Amino acid sequence: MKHKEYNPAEIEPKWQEIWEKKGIFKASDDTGKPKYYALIEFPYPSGDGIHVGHPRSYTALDIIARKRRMEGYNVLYPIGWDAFGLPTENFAIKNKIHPRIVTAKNVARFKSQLKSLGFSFDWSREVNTTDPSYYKWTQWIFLKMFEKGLAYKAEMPINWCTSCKVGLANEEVVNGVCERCGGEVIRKVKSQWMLKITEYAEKLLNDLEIVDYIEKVKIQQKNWIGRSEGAEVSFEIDGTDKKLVVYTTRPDTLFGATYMVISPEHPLIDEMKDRIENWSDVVEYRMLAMKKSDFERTEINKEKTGVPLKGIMAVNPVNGKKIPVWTSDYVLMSYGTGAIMAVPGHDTRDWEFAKKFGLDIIEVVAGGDIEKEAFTDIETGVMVNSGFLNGLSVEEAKEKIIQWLEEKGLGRRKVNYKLRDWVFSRQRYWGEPIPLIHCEKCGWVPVPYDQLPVTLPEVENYMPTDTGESPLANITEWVETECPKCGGRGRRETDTMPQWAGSSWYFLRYIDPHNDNEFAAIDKLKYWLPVDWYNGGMEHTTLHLLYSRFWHKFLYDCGYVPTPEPYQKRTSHGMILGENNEKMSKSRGNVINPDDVVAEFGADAFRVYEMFQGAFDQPIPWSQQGLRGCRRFLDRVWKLQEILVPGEGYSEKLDNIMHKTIKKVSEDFEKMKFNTAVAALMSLLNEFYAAGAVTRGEFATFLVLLNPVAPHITEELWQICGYEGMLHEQKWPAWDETKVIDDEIEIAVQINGKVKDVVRLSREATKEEAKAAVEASETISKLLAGKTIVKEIYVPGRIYNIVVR
RNA sequence: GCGGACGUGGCGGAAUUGGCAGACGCGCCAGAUUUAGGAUCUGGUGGCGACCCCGUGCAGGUUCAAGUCCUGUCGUCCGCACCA
Repeated sequence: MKHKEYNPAEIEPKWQEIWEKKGIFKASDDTGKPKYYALIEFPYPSGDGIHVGHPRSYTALDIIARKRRMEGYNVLYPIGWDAFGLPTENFAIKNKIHPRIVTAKNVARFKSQLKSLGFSFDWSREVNTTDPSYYKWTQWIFLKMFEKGLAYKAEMPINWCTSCKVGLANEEVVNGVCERCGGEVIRKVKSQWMLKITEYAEKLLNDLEIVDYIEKVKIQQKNWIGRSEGAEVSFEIDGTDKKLVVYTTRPDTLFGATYMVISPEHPLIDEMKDRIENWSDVVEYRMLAMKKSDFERTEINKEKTGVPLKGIMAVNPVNGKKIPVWTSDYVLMSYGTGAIMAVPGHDTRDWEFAKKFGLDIIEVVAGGDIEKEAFTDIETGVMVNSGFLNGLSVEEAKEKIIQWLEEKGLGRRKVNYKLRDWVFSRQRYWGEPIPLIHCEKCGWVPVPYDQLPVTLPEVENYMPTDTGESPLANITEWVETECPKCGGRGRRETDTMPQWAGSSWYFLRYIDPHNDNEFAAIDKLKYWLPVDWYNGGMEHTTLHLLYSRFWHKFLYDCGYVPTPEPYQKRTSHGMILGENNEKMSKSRGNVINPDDVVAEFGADAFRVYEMFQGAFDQPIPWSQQGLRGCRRFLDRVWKLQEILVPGEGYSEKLDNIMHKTIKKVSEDFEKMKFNTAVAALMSLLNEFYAAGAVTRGEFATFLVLLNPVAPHITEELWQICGYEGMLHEQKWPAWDETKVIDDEIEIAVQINGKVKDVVRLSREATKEEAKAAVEASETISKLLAGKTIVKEIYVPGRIYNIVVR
């Protein structure tokens, strides 16, 4: 019988249309079924169209989503657009097109590209962060935070990108340059809206215990939050009533503090102006430090610099010793109290500084050689030269000194975090307007909830201003408004929100995307939350994940969402590199366009390829040959029609491998071992051809197993071969554990650990039976001639090893 | 510097609790088919002409048995980076 050729260009659009028409991937809010919420990071619709990296994540969770549906779940697998952001705005400026139009165009392109790949997204729940009906709720959440005191305005030295002319969060500065454009970043003081994420540091850290994130992600979150335990200690400034408070994780070394260092920005410098004898030196140093970019300032291996505050001495509270106070930019104003007690004997940085400037080094923990280097070991050291702490271990000394400090009122136990508050202002046009109005009488007043959203005004020019103000600042008729509280003159905030805002809660909006009265109805949230499985890139594990957890926890505390954590499970995919093993980029000329791949090989081959090529969490280089191989596999699947024979069950010969494959594929999908799952299906296919026939029952199971990876071809074959109903409605196959186990297996026979022969044995063969089988082997008996058997080891089902001398 | 991951054929990569290293795919070789190329099909494919033997970055160790465990060492990648 002659069959039609496999033609993905024909069958793929056909099935995409059928799925869409029937609405089969629409999640219902029918709470009778168990729910499953699968989530991928919604894309930023850039002008370049989708990248081959996008489908890696989307296919993976599409596999999970499709499998779950066949397992009887009500699945939510949504998609949307994280569409605010700089690249669109920059493109708009350059080409004089409104960013809204650019966005719409990019979204349309992305949408058609994603649709061509056959993902089972519920398109009816599509969201777009730039849609006023969406950002109305982004603003609403912001106002709730403002109400609770979590949003505040502060004069902050911020990271200023000299090229984008925009303030950046610490996280957007990579190696001292702008994450987006690579431009130089300097420090600039601006009044900025801040979000108090630090208030949630403890919860964000502790609740990592109750979620199922891959370990790597948890570790990165923990490091970013950076919790440390220690103490705050007050030092008196000699001859004044002023105190200098420091934070230290090593209060045990207090006797070894020989000088103090304060950050150049520390307010004490100005307070002590009259007493500082070398004021001009200090001012000069401070100016120099402020001019430095963060990059220069934090560059490692840099010679330490600093100047003493002459005339200022601090008093060590444990022994009354007077010690000098210096200022140096290795002490950061933004961490702890902006001041440290320097213990050069036991801190590497302090040691370097002391060596350079000839300051005293005292050993207070014995065990190292402080002439050569700081001794920082806290496990083995014993306290010396430390009065009442002498002889204690570091751990004991910490406890004792903290108690002593607290009793004397000189200090207290303190926990600190590296996590900083979130700079939430951007001086840009293409973002959510911050919905606040400044009134001279009333201060900052929120725009009333019933007036949300505060929409972006139409403007002629959305170029950033040279002063660094948002382009919105130039639109007088928009800026000038009434104070909602007193009716007097008010001015709108002209800063907009960062791109992270809209993505901090989008997974909630998917649950109830068309709700005009609330961001999502609580009963729906109760049904769908938490997200069961969230997959995304490692590049978002610190920022986006932390921010969205923070927003979610805030909403939880307010009673608006039912779970303390948004995502139950988080996994990450590896990057897809260019064929030359480098990151894909236009400048490297190694970009693969998914459209070309679909046109030449089909979406199914593309999907199979991306799942098969390597381990899901590892980076993989692109390989056109590998892709060709996956297409060949599908061609061979297609041609199975030619050897299809009647029989609803499995043939005796293949029964065992059928059950094995069902088990392997089912389990591998869950573990995201897609490459070995596909390999198992390829092996099964080879078995079909080796057998020369495949029964209808075997083929049906094969198609179901392959369906989540290659949905179009399998659905088409299901139809062509006249199976009942549609493939996606079928049940996920079950395997029979007793049939997975082989009754008779091959056991390797080793001599001194080296395989010499193989014998066929029952899985449960006794040692005697095994021995008999082994002795029957000619190869073995030949090799054993003249040797003395020392020992024989038999592990049923595994190995038979003969040790000889 | 700190934290994490990794190192296996010509290539991408497989290998439950330590138990036949190299599944699956690519590439390559031979054959079939074809006017030819491509495509397809069949067989082969870690090294060595063959046996022996040697083989999971390198050097040791534990074990009847090590890619897997332990010690040391080299290299690559990722994250953080003066956080007191």
